[in-house]
Amino acid sequence: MLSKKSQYAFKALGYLTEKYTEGPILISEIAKKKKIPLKFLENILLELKKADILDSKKGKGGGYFLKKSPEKVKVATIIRLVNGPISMIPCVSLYFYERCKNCNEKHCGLHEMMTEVRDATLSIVENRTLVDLVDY
Amino acid sequence: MLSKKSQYAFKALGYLTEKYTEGPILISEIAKKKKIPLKFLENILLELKKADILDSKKGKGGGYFLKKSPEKVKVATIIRLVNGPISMIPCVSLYFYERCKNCNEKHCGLHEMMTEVRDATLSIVENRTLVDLVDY
DNA sequence: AAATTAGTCCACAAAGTTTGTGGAGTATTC
DNA sequence: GAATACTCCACAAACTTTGTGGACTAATTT
Repeated sequence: MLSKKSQYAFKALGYLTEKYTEGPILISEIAKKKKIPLKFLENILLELKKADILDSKKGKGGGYFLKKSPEKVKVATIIRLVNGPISMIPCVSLYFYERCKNCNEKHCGLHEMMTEVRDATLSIVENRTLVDLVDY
Repeated sequence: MLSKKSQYAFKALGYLTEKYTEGPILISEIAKKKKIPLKFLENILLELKKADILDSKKGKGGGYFLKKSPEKVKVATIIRLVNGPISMIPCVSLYFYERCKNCNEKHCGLHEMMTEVRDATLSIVENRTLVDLVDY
Protein backbone atom coordinates (compact mmCIF):
# COMPACT_ATOMS: atom_id res chain seq x y z
CA MET A 1 0.00 0.00 0.00
CA LEU A 2 1.03 3.55 -0.66
CA SER A 3 1.47 5.66 2.47
CA LYS A 4 -0.99 8.45 3.22
CA LYS A 5 1.77 10.84 2.35
CA SER A 6 1.95 9.35 -1.13
CA GLN A 7 -1.79 9.53 -1.55
CA TYR A 8 -1.75 13.17 -0.46
CA ALA A 9 1.06 13.83 -2.92
CA PHE A 10 -0.97 12.35 -5.76
CA LYS A 11 -4.06 14.33 -4.84
CA ALA A 12 -2.05 17.53 -4.68
CA LEU A 13 -0.28 16.85 -7.96
CA GLY A 14 -3.59 16.08 -9.64
CA TYR A 15 -4.94 19.39 -8.43
CA LEU A 16 -1.88 21.31 -9.60
CA THR A 17 -2.21 19.60 -12.97
CA GLU A 18 -5.83 20.74 -13.27
CA LYS A 19 -4.77 24.29 -12.45
CA TYR A 20 -1.60 24.13 -14.49
CA THR A 21 -2.42 27.21 -16.57
CA GLU A 22 -3.47 29.32 -13.61
CA GLY A 23 -0.07 30.16 -12.14
CA PRO A 24 0.97 29.57 -8.52
CA ILE A 25 -1.57 27.88 -6.24
CA LEU A 26 -1.64 28.40 -2.48
CA ILE A 27 -0.78 25.45 -0.24
CA SER A 28 -3.81 26.38 1.81
CA GLU A 29 -6.07 26.08 -1.23
CA ILE A 30 -4.79 22.61 -2.07
CA ALA A 31 -5.08 21.53 1.56
CA LYS A 32 -8.66 22.72 1.75
CA LYS A 33 -9.85 21.36 -1.58
CA LYS A 34 -8.15 18.00 -1.17
CA LYS A 35 -8.65 17.68 2.59
CA ILE A 36 -4.99 17.34 3.45
CA PRO A 37 -3.52 18.55 6.79
CA LEU A 38 -1.91 21.88 5.92
CA LYS A 39 1.44 21.49 7.63
CA PHE A 40 1.85 17.94 6.43
CA LEU A 41 1.17 19.09 2.90
CA GLU A 42 3.83 21.77 3.29
CA ASN A 43 6.43 19.08 3.90
CA ILE A 44 5.28 17.03 0.96
CA LEU A 45 5.30 19.90 -1.50
CA LEU A 46 8.69 21.05 -0.32
CA GLU A 47 10.04 17.57 -0.91
CA LEU A 48 8.57 17.54 -4.40
CA LYS A 49 10.16 20.89 -5.05
CA LYS A 50 13.57 19.65 -3.96
CA ALA A 51 13.12 16.76 -6.35
CA ASP A 52 12.52 19.21 -9.18
CA ILE A 53 8.90 18.23 -9.70
CA LEU A 54 7.45 21.46 -8.38
CA ASP A 55 8.56 25.04 -8.11
CA SER A 56 7.27 27.80 -5.88
CA LYS A 57 7.05 31.49 -5.47
CA LYS A 58 6.92 33.38 -2.18
CA GLY A 59 4.90 36.40 -1.22
CA LYS A 60 1.65 37.73 -2.63
CA GLY A 61 0.55 35.94 -5.76
CA GLY A 62 2.87 33.12 -4.79
CA GLY A 63 2.26 29.45 -4.28
CA TYR A 64 3.24 26.12 -5.83
CA PHE A 65 3.15 25.07 -9.48
CA LEU A 66 4.46 22.25 -11.65
CA LYS A 67 7.98 22.81 -12.84
CA LYS A 68 7.51 20.72 -15.99
CA SER A 69 4.57 20.08 -18.22
CA PRO A 70 2.37 17.47 -16.47
CA GLU A 71 2.50 14.97 -19.33
CA LYS A 72 6.26 14.82 -18.90
CA VAL A 73 6.18 13.60 -15.29
CA LYS A 74 5.77 9.86 -14.89
CA VAL A 75 3.71 8.38 -12.09
CA ALA A 76 6.55 5.90 -11.48
CA THR A 77 8.88 8.78 -10.66
CA ILE A 78 6.51 10.12 -8.02
CA ILE A 79 5.98 6.73 -6.41
CA ARG A 80 9.72 6.11 -6.11
CA LEU A 81 10.26 9.59 -4.77
CA VAL A 82 7.56 9.73 -2.14
CA ASN A 83 6.84 6.10 -1.36
CA GLY A 84 9.99 4.20 -2.23
CA PRO A 85 10.41 0.93 -4.15
CA ILE A 86 7.74 -0.23 -6.55
CA SER A 87 8.91 -3.84 -6.36
CA MET A 88 7.55 -6.15 -3.71
CA ILE A 89 10.99 -7.40 -2.65
CA PRO A 90 14.36 -5.60 -2.65
CA CYS A 91 16.27 -8.18 -4.70
CA VAL A 92 14.02 -7.42 -7.67
CA SER A 93 14.05 -3.64 -7.46
CA LEU A 94 15.64 -1.59 -10.22
CA TYR A 95 16.14 1.59 -8.21
CA PHE A 96 16.41 0.22 -4.65
CA TYR A 97 18.12 -3.08 -5.26
CA GLU A 98 19.50 -5.10 -2.36
CA ARG A 99 21.06 -8.50 -2.66
CA CYS A 100 19.12 -11.39 -1.17
CA LYS A 101 21.05 -13.07 1.63
CA ASN A 102 19.38 -16.43 1.69
CA CYS A 103 18.79 -17.39 -1.91
CA ASN A 104 20.44 -17.66 -5.26
CA GLU A 105 18.63 -15.20 -7.50
CA LYS A 106 19.16 -17.30 -10.60
CA HIS A 107 17.29 -20.23 -9.11
CA CYS A 108 14.75 -18.60 -6.82
CA GLY A 109 11.08 -19.06 -7.64
CA LEU A 110 10.07 -16.06 -5.56
CA HIS A 111 12.57 -13.87 -7.38
CA GLU A 112 11.22 -14.90 -10.75
CA MET A 113 7.61 -14.29 -9.82
CA MET A 114 8.28 -10.94 -8.20
CA THR A 115 10.14 -9.83 -11.30
CA GLU A 116 6.99 -10.50 -13.28
CA VAL A 117 4.89 -8.53 -10.83
CA ARG A 118 7.33 -5.65 -10.96
CA ASP A 119 7.25 -5.56 -14.76
CA ALA A 120 3.46 -5.73 -14.87
CA THR A 121 3.25 -2.77 -12.51
CA LEU A 122 5.95 -0.81 -14.30
CA SER A 123 4.24 -1.28 -17.65
CA ILE A 124 1.47 0.87 -16.22
CA VAL A 125 3.11 3.41 -13.94
CA GLU A 126 5.98 4.12 -16.32
CA ASN A 127 3.47 4.96 -19.01
CA ARG A 128 1.13 7.15 -17.04
CA THR A 129 1.79 10.77 -16.16
CA LEU A 130 0.36 13.44 -13.90
CA VAL A 131 -2.28 14.03 -16.56
CA ASP A 132 -3.78 10.66 -15.68
CA LEU A 133 -4.33 11.78 -12.09
CA VAL A 134 -6.84 14.49 -12.92
CA ASP A 135 -10.50 14.00 -12.10
CA TYR A 136 -12.85 13.98 -15.06
CA MET B 1 7.25 -3.62 -0.39
CA LEU B 2 6.46 -6.85 1.41
CA SER B 3 7.43 -6.87 5.08
CA LYS B 4 10.30 -9.07 6.24
CA LYS B 5 7.70 -11.24 7.88
CA SER B 6 6.10 -11.85 4.49
CA GLN B 7 9.41 -12.64 2.91
CA TYR B 8 10.18 -15.08 5.70
CA ALA B 9 6.77 -16.65 5.23
CA PHE B 10 7.42 -17.17 1.54
CA LYS B 11 10.84 -18.66 2.16
CA ALA B 12 9.42 -21.03 4.74
CA LEU B 13 6.50 -22.05 2.55
CA GLY B 14 8.85 -22.64 -0.37
CA TYR B 15 10.93 -24.91 1.84
CA LEU B 16 7.89 -26.82 3.10
CA THR B 17 6.76 -27.23 -0.49
CA GLU B 18 10.12 -28.75 -1.44
CA LYS B 19 9.86 -31.15 1.47
CA TYR B 20 6.17 -31.78 1.02
CA THR B 21 6.52 -35.55 0.80
CA GLU B 22 8.84 -35.84 3.80
CA GLY B 23 6.34 -35.38 6.61
CA PRO B 24 6.65 -32.83 9.41
CA ILE B 25 9.63 -30.44 9.28
CA LEU B 26 11.13 -28.87 12.39
CA ILE B 27 10.82 -25.11 12.82
CA SER B 28 14.46 -25.11 13.77
CA GLU B 29 15.41 -26.75 10.47
CA ILE B 30 13.51 -24.17 8.44
CA ALA B 31 14.98 -21.34 10.51
CA LYS B 32 18.50 -22.61 9.97
CA LYS B 33 18.21 -23.39 6.28
CA LYS B 34 16.40 -20.19 5.40
CA LYS B 35 18.20 -17.95 7.91
CA ILE B 36 15.10 -16.81 9.72
CA PRO B 37 15.11 -15.87 13.44
CA LEU B 38 13.68 -18.92 15.17
CA LYS B 39 11.17 -17.31 17.50
CA PHE B 40 9.94 -14.96 14.83
CA LEU B 41 9.42 -17.89 12.50
CA GLU B 42 7.41 -19.63 15.23
CA ASN B 43 4.93 -16.77 15.22
CA ILE B 44 4.67 -16.76 11.44
CA LEU B 45 4.09 -20.49 11.14
CA LEU B 46 1.52 -20.45 13.89
CA GLU B 47 -0.35 -17.71 12.07
CA LEU B 48 -0.27 -19.72 8.87
CA LYS B 49 -1.58 -22.71 10.78
CA LYS B 50 -4.47 -20.72 12.20
CA ALA B 51 -5.27 -19.62 8.65
CA ASP B 52 -5.47 -23.28 7.61
CA ILE B 53 -2.43 -23.13 5.34
CA LEU B 54 -0.24 -25.28 7.57
CA ASP B 55 -0.76 -28.00 10.09
CA SER B 56 1.59 -29.25 12.79
CA LYS B 57 2.39 -32.16 15.01
CA LYS B 58 3.94 -31.98 18.45
CA GLY B 59 6.55 -34.19 20.05
CA LYS B 60 9.18 -36.39 18.49
CA GLY B 61 8.81 -36.71 14.73
CA GLY B 62 6.70 -33.58 14.83
CA GLY B 63 7.00 -30.29 13.00
CA TYR B 64 5.12 -28.26 10.43
CA PHE B 65 3.75 -29.33 7.07
CA LEU B 66 1.42 -28.03 4.40
CA LYS B 67 -2.21 -28.75 5.09
CA LYS B 68 -3.17 -28.76 1.41
CA SER B 69 -1.35 -29.75 -1.71
CA PRO B 70 0.99 -26.85 -2.60
CA GLU B 71 -0.43 -26.28 -6.07
CA LYS B 72 -3.77 -25.50 -4.44
CA VAL B 73 -2.52 -22.56 -2.40
CA LYS B 74 -2.43 -19.27 -4.25
CA VAL B 75 0.32 -16.74 -3.67
CA ALA B 76 -2.35 -14.04 -3.50
CA THR B 77 -3.88 -15.73 -0.46
CA ILE B 78 -0.56 -15.70 1.38
CA ILE B 79 0.14 -12.05 0.59
CA ARG B 80 -3.28 -10.98 1.84
CA LEU B 81 -2.89 -13.07 4.94
CA VAL B 82 0.59 -12.09 6.02
CA ASN B 83 1.13 -8.72 4.38
CA GLY B 84 -2.31 -7.25 3.85
CA PRO B 85 -3.78 -5.51 0.79
CA ILE B 86 -2.33 -6.13 -2.64
CA SER B 87 -3.74 -2.88 -4.02
CA MET B 88 -1.78 0.33 -3.75
CA ILE B 89 -4.70 2.33 -2.36
CA PRO B 90 -7.60 1.21 -0.15
CA CYS B 91 -10.41 2.47 -2.38
CA VAL B 92 -9.34 -0.01 -5.05
CA SER B 93 -8.88 -3.05 -2.85
CA LEU B 94 -11.13 -6.08 -3.25
CA TYR B 95 -10.49 -7.59 0.18
CA PHE B 96 -9.57 -4.51 2.23
CA TYR B 97 -11.76 -1.87 0.62
CA GLU B 98 -12.17 1.53 2.24
CA ARG B 99 -14.10 4.39 0.75
CA CYS B 100 -12.10 7.38 -0.39
CA LYS B 101 -13.05 10.51 1.54
CA ASN B 102 -11.88 13.17 -0.85
CA CYS B 103 -12.76 11.95 -4.31
CA ASN B 104 -15.54 10.56 -6.41
CA GLU B 105 -14.41 7.11 -7.42
CA LYS B 106 -16.26 7.24 -10.70
CA HIS B 107 -14.35 10.29 -11.85
CA CYS B 108 -10.98 9.86 -10.17
CA GLY B 109 -7.94 9.42 -12.39
CA LEU B 110 -5.90 7.90 -9.57
CA HIS B 111 -8.65 5.39 -8.84
CA GLU B 112 -8.74 4.25 -12.45
CA MET B 113 -5.00 3.85 -12.74
CA MET B 114 -4.65 2.00 -9.47
CA THR B 115 -7.38 -0.39 -10.53
CA GLU B 116 -5.28 -1.26 -13.55
CA VAL B 117 -2.21 -1.81 -11.41
CA ARG B 118 -4.19 -4.02 -9.06
CA ASP B 119 -5.49 -6.15 -11.91
CA ALA B 120 -2.07 -6.48 -13.47
CA THR B 121 -0.68 -7.70 -10.17
CA LEU B 122 -3.60 -10.01 -9.48
CA SER B 123 -3.31 -11.61 -12.91
CA ILE B 124 0.01 -12.95 -11.68
CA VAL B 125 -0.38 -13.65 -7.97
CA GLU B 126 -3.83 -15.21 -8.33
CA ASN B 127 -2.40 -17.64 -10.85
CA ARG B 128 0.75 -18.67 -9.04
CA THR B 129 0.89 -21.15 -6.19
CA LEU B 130 3.34 -22.31 -3.57
CA VAL B 131 4.87 -24.53 -6.23
CA ASP B 132 6.18 -21.42 -7.93
CA LEU B 133 8.12 -20.48 -4.82
CA VAL B 134 10.44 -23.46 -4.91
CA ASP B 135 14.07 -23.03 -5.92
CA TYR B 136 15.13 -24.86 -9.03
C1' DA C 1 5.30 -42.80 34.61
C1' DA C 2 9.06 -39.90 33.53
C1' DA C 3 11.91 -37.78 30.29
C1' DT C 4 12.41 -35.80 25.98
C1' DT C 5 10.88 -33.53 22.07
C1' DA C 6 8.50 -29.96 19.74
C1' DG C 7 4.77 -26.91 18.95
C1' DT C 8 1.60 -23.12 21.60
C1' DC C 9 0.59 -18.99 23.68
C1' DC C 10 1.10 -14.60 25.67
C1' DA C 11 3.31 -10.67 26.89
C1' DC C 12 6.50 -7.42 26.18
C1' DA C 13 10.34 -4.52 24.22
C1' DA C 14 13.42 -2.18 20.97
C1' DA C 15 13.59 0.06 16.74
C1' DG C 16 11.74 2.20 12.93
C1' DT C 17 8.17 4.53 10.27
C1' DT C 18 4.26 7.30 9.65
C1' DT C 19 1.66 11.16 10.42
C1' DG C 20 1.52 14.90 11.83
C1' DT C 21 2.41 19.95 14.66
C1' DG C 22 4.81 24.32 16.19
C1' DG C 23 7.39 28.15 15.56
C1' DA C 24 10.90 31.07 13.90
C1' DG C 25 12.88 32.59 9.61
C1' DT C 26 13.22 34.25 4.66
C1' DA C 27 11.76 36.02 0.22
C1' DT C 28 8.48 38.79 -2.39
C1' DT C 29 5.18 42.14 -3.30
C1' DC C 30 2.56 46.30 -2.54
C1' DG D 1 7.76 48.31 6.21
C1' DA D 2 3.67 45.58 6.41
C1' DA D 3 1.48 41.73 4.62
C1' DT D 4 1.77 37.48 2.27
C1' DA D 5 3.37 32.93 1.58
C1' DC D 6 6.88 29.59 1.29
C1' DT D 7 11.12 27.44 4.13
C1' DC D 8 13.35 25.00 7.51
C1' DC D 9 14.06 22.49 11.59
C1' DA D 10 12.84 20.14 15.45
C1' DC D 11 10.02 17.36 17.83
C1' DA D 12 6.18 14.22 19.29
C1' DA D 13 2.38 10.92 19.30
C1' DA D 14 0.78 6.79 17.34
C1' DC D 15 1.50 2.80 14.99
C1' DT D 16 3.99 -1.04 12.88
C1' DT D 17 7.66 -4.05 12.47
C1' DT D 18 10.80 -7.15 14.16
C1' DG D 19 11.91 -9.56 17.25
C1' DT D 20 12.65 -12.13 22.39
C1' DG D 21 11.55 -14.64 26.79
C1' DG D 22 9.36 -17.86 29.35
C1' DA D 23 5.87 -20.85 30.86
C1' DC D 24 2.75 -24.33 29.05
C1' DT D 25 0.74 -28.31 26.43
C1' DA D 26 0.79 -32.39 23.55
C1' DA D 27 3.02 -36.49 21.74
C1' DT D 28 6.43 -39.93 21.81
C1' DT D 29 9.97 -42.84 23.71
C1' DT D 30 12.08 -45.42 27.26
